Amino acid sequence: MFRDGSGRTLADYPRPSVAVDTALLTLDRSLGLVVLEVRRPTGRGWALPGTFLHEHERLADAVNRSLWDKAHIRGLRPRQLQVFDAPGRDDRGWVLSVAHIQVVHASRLEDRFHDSTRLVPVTQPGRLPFDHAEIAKSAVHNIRSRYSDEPDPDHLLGDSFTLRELRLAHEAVMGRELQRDTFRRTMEPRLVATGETTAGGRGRPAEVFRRAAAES
Amino acid sequence: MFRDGSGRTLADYPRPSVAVDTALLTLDRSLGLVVLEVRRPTGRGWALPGTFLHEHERLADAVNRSLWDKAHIRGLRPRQLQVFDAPGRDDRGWVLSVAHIQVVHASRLEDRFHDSTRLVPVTQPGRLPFDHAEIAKSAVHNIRSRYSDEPDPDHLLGDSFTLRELRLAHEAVMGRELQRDTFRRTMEPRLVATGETTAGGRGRPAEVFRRAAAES
DNA sequence: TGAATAGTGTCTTTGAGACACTATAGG
DNA sequence: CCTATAGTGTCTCAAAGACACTATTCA
Repeated sequence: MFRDGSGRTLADYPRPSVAVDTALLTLDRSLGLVVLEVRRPTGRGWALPGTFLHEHERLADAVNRSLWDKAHIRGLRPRQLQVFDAPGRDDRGWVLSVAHIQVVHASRLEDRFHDSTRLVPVTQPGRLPFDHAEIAKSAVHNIRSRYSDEPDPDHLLGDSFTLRELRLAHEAVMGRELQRDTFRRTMEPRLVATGETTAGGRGRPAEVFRRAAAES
Repeated sequence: MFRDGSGRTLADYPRPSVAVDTALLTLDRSLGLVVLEVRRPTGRGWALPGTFLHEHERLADAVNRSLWDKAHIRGLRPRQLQVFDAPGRDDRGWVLSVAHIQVVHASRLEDRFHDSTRLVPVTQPGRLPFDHAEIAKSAVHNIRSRYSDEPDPDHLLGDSFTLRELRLAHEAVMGRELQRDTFRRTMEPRLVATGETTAGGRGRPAEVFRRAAAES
């Protein structure tokens, strides 16, 4: 057993429980930017999906495990937001929570889980336990910051899309309308034209673009 | 004892040790932007100051405790950077580390600790154990981001200062020269003039400013 | 007076915002 | 033709960068 400078082993120190909680964001066609909530296992109401960290498990793996268990979504790459450590934040004991954000395409949410999950517009937050309201707020800030830099860093759209689709996605993320012409001039240099155009819609067909390789 | 949804108590789950590690940055008159390193208690070499979280202790309090123990600095407000959770990152066992940044005025570093501490320019990083090199790099990115927004959010300077002093601080933080005139025009609206001027130096006396109340 | 530093005028460039125009489709 | 959407020209405005000028002090 390895020892620290004081000569005691790590086992001599009390250790906190560590949880992960995740704000999973997606774009709903009608609701706009939404956050996934799941039924709380104990008691009533809804909460962000979370779980306790298992032994030697990585935080990202714990997030993936909780999202798989509670909404059957997998293969994600959550990003850390911050650690919540307020004493008394969890009445079950000494629990730290590492908040995460994960953004997914709406198609990855399976319909058959709609009894135990729901999507709530970020503009109308409900009442959430623990620090979950703060986590959701932080996640919204985070995704807005990311989308002000790049066209579609979190793949809210498919592989190809028109500038109209991209702009509508940005408007949903940002929560406000964006100017059509300025948006195009900002984004077009960061996209790759496919040479294809849309057909069948109203009005002039639109060019179809892909994400630049750097964004992939 | 409270129980979770599975009916087991929290005590049934293994828990990780949680450490805090801190990149303490300051401005050295001759070295520029520097990070504080401390002698490692076990073995040789240097590391960022850190400690294990005590029972029911807040992360910020653990940071303050480690900085008081190792460099006799206190009363600080560290900010979280990120959690490091790679398996095997610490050969003493299952240890998560919550990295922090803290920026202080150089005058708060006590000279009598210079045997067990040293200040290393961020431009010439040494070899650091664990994830400490990454923490230091993240801290530099963090302070640069903060100082691109505001005059002196971390109080690297005293209560009052000239625009020259402020610019030299920014140049040290940013690691590059800044334009004198553009810098003034950017910063002056965010400062409060005291009406005083410097005396005794070479050249025309400079106006003395204070931080705006919002920054305080 | 000359060197050194403080502070400002102003020209250029750049990018966002705003408006209006042209282009191309369906009905 | 009309309507709807795509794409572009161009004017304005604000801010940063760059250069040069004036202002005030000490030696």
